[in-house]
Amino acid sequence: MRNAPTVLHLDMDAFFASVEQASKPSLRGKAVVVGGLGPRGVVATASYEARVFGVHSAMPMGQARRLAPHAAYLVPRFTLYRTVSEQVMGLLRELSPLIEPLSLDEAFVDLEAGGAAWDEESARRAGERLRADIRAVTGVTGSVGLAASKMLAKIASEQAKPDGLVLIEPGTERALLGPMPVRILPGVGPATGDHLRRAGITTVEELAEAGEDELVRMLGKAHGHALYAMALARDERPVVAERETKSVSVEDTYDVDIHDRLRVGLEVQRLADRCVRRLREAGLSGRTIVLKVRRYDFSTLTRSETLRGPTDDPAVIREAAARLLDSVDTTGGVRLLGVGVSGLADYTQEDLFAQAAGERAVDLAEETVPEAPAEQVEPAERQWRAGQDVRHDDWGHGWVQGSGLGRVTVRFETPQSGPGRVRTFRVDDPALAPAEPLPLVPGTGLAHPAGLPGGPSGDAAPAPDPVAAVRPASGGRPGHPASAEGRVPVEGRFSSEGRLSGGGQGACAGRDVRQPSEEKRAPGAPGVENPADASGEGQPGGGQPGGGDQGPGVDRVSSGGARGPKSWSGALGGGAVSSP
DNA sequence: TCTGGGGTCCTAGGACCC
DNA sequence: TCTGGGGTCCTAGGACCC
Repeated sequence: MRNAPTVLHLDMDAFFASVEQASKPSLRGKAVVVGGLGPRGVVATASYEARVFGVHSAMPMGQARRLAPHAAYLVPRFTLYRTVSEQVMGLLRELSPLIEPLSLDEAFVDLEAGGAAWDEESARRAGERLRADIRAVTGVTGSVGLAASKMLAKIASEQAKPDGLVLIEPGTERALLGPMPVRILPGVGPATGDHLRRAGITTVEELAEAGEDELVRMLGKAHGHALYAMALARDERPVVAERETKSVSVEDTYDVDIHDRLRVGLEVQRLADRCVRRLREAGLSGRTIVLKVRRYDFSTLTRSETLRGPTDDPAVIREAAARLLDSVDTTGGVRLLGVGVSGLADYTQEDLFAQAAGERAVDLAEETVPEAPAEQVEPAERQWRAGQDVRHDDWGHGWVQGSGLGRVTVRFETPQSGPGRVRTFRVDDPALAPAEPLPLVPGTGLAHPAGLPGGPSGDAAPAPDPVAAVRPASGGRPGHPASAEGRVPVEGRFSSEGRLSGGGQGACAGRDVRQPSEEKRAPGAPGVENPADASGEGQPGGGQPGGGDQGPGVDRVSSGGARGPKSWSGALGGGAVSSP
């Protein structure tokens, strides 16, 4: 273990939710929950304001709504999160050539590898500068942990949340770790935590006292040794830049259980095709095909089959998946199906003819495997999903606040505008179209924006409000009383929240999911929508006075044109909408 | 309104081979 | 004609992480 705290761990604060708040001025300082809005959705990320109510990631959406009925519930916009993530990773790469991304919002950096830091002081400087750069470039905040090892750097960043920096001085590790609950150690989850607790071990100190042999006996060889080392604050794992993919898989949870065996078979074929597409995009092929089935009672089983050699042939993978399904009893219904491939090899298809044939097979597949029965396809109005970007011919850029009963409610605002106004339209209003997200910081990209750290909304100076210049549309309500509340500047959005309640224990939320496949679409289930709740109206949504024209360049980026709703349908369980 | 989606690593038993 | 021991591969399941 090195003797300087030059391993850096960056963890973005409530990443998805923070990006949404930066993107939607009316949500700043408010409880925001991002996740699947369908009947089986779960929370991906809750803003710190929402965590106050007990909402945390992985919680079923229904429970979250009960706890925080007035929060804004939004579908994830992975394309936007990926863009912001790439900006952040770019900043890390400026610090050091040796970075290890763990997810969209998290990474390790070896500061010594790039000469960015060599001791405590230089490490702290690098960390603080990084935080400032991230805020300036992306408009959202991240927390930094610095220590002599990965494990400790990660624990430090957890302590630093939100929007902070913690450095663990070499030599102080064991004293620091000792009184902490075992659950802070990576690899100690609910099961291991329970196991240890039943053995009377609740703190890291007690873990160390138990001794290595005892831990190995209790938890098995690998886990026991690893945990003992961590309890002594020993962690020699290097920061590794690239790790190769070991498996590729896709899965869908259905809004309602599937009972029809034929339908189950069709879904498995579709999943196989999707999996092949992902495999090919990654330039891979694989030998082992895995079928995953979660039954009505949540019991989960997998069946796998290993081929003689690696393949990315859709027909082969489909057939294997179908064979595997033959061995599974699905009576009672299935709630989830998945298809995966492991035993991967780099795919080098020398035979172009065969490759072309394979692609035809995929195309064919899409035509052959029918869609779900009509009544289970999402109703037209569900194409408007809470949180998604839209553009109106007269009103400009906005986002869907809710929809239902043939109406869709839109709030017109941009990252640089003040909190915007709300209007309701018919779901089939021709003037309304899906749009691309706008950059959070003007002149996005890696160049530093002209603005100072503090990002988008900057301060309460009247930002240009594209909406204000436009005439009210029929059905809209003109003029809302402006509310000071709506203009919380980006700075301090989180700082007022204080530390994570409860020492970050159960509240150690903030875990973001990784991006699911693009084409995820949970079939079934009629979308129950909150009636387009014009409650937005009651919100402090008042437009900022004045400010007719939009800031230069702000509005351009979306010109790529509207993609069909399907292609950007979100993830995490399809779904209904609600309104903030 | 009770539980997402994409991964990683480990264990354990059986088959098979030497 | 009483059966050891080790290695590797395959399969299934589970814990954990974000």
